[in-house]
Amino acid sequence: MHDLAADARPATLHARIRAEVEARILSGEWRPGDRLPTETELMARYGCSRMTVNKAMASLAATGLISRNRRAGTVVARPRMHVAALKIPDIRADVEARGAAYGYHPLLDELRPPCCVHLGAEGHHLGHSRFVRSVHLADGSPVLIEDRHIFLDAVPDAASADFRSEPPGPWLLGHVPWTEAEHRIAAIAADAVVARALEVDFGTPCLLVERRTWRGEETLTIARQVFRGDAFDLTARFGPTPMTG
Amino acid sequence: MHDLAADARPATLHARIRAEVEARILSGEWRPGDRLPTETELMARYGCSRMTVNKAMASLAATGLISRNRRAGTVVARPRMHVAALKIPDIRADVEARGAAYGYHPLLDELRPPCCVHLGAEGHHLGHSRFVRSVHLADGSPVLIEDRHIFLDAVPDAASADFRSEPPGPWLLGHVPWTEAEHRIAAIAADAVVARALEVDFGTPCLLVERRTWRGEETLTIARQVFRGDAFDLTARFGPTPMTG
DNA sequence: ACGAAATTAATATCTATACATTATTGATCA
DNA sequence: TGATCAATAATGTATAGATATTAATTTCGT
Repeated sequence: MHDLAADARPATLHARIRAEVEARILSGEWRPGDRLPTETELMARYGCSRMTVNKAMASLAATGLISRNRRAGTVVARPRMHVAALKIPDIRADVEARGAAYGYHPLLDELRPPCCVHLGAEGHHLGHSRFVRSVHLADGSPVLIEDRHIFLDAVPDAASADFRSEPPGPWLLGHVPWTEAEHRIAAIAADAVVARALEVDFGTPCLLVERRTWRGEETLTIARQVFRGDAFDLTARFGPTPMTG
Repeated sequence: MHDLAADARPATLHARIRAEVEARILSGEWRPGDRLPTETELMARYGCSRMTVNKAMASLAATGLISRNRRAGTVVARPRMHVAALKIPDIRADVEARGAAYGYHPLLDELRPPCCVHLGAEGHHLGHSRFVRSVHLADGSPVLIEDRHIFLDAVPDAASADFRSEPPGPWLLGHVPWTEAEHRIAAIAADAVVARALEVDFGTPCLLVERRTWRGEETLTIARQVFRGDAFDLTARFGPTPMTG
């Protein structure tokens, strides 16, 4: 349940190197921006040729987990929405791209004891969390209400982060590498709470996005976002992995 | 506008090999299932070492475009929802996963002359298309109405495909490799047409998914799908590219 | 002190070769 | 015929170099 790299350790050397480096990054031991050992160092550490190390590192770079530069060395990449697969989360950029002024207004910010978070039909038992409810505005009018749980076991830094002016979403993206995300997207009718927060009529179609993000086995965050149906739509664009080589 | 590989040909040899092989696959010259030249052949053709060829091919395999097997050789992969990035399209599997009986019922199937297809706010000028309107059912009740255009310049085989029992979506996925897709997702209120087709009240929240798929510069297909909001939601799950090595 | 030039440290690519692994093909034998 | 076993052809991994490219650092000349 908790084994980090116990998924049958890779048989080949370059795969092992890649897995071990990856594990250190995902465990948080090596954090975004940190410098990684050079190929020469790794070559000595593993007692192999540089090409083998290079293959491992190149493949990590191809997935976007690390960023490599000649002479400057290799650093842990700051997570860039994983190969830009899904464009959903950056509300601010989206609002501003339409020429509107972006606004963010936190409504609630509290620590919550371990409890059962409800997501869709299921209940999930998770640890202590910081809970932030906020509205995001375009030109002063609300377009999104967001309930976010950040689990402090997985993201201890979140306890001291300041979410009064920066929303938790971007903060997380900039600080925490993640490995998996799941989105549930649905059309719902605005209930009383949503209607009031988004200033729409009761029953208005809204877009619900529930997003859950993991790093390995650990749940990092769960967000429940309700968008004004008339004001917003999501676009996701994707293609094959870039493969910078 | 139509240049296939004119996007500044890659400087390095393995990147060039990769790009050229990729171009032949995407152009349709090498089709899913076709056998590719062996590493030895490519090595001779490009006058380079096998390792260089191997790097190019391994990277194509990592993105899922080709499939490689020892002794058996390398073949063009049949498109598998590109590294399983997005799980949206397979309605049938989704319906059946809930234990419901899946049903498909085409309403309209016609050839359309080049015209202006409206997608979102924009109009797109595209060539001859086959247009199929259909409803998809779960246990006999409609959950999705789909309008699909397939552009025959890009997918000539679609002219003769039989969509009376198989929906165009799965057919396309199984036959045509694609490189890019864009989804627009929105919450809308059911209009008269949708309300009647989906057997819901006028104004009921529905999920709209507009999907456009490309191969290189060419648009392959545009689909407009409206889901019953109460019956369906979409889930998209993704993580880093598998990287089989 | 400052800017230009040389050095150097890192990754990037490429070669030639060796051996490992695996699935197909073909040969052998009951 | 049919099962088994050996040969073979393809990819997969790894090595030890060589050279190229890039950018940070240091040195040097004014």
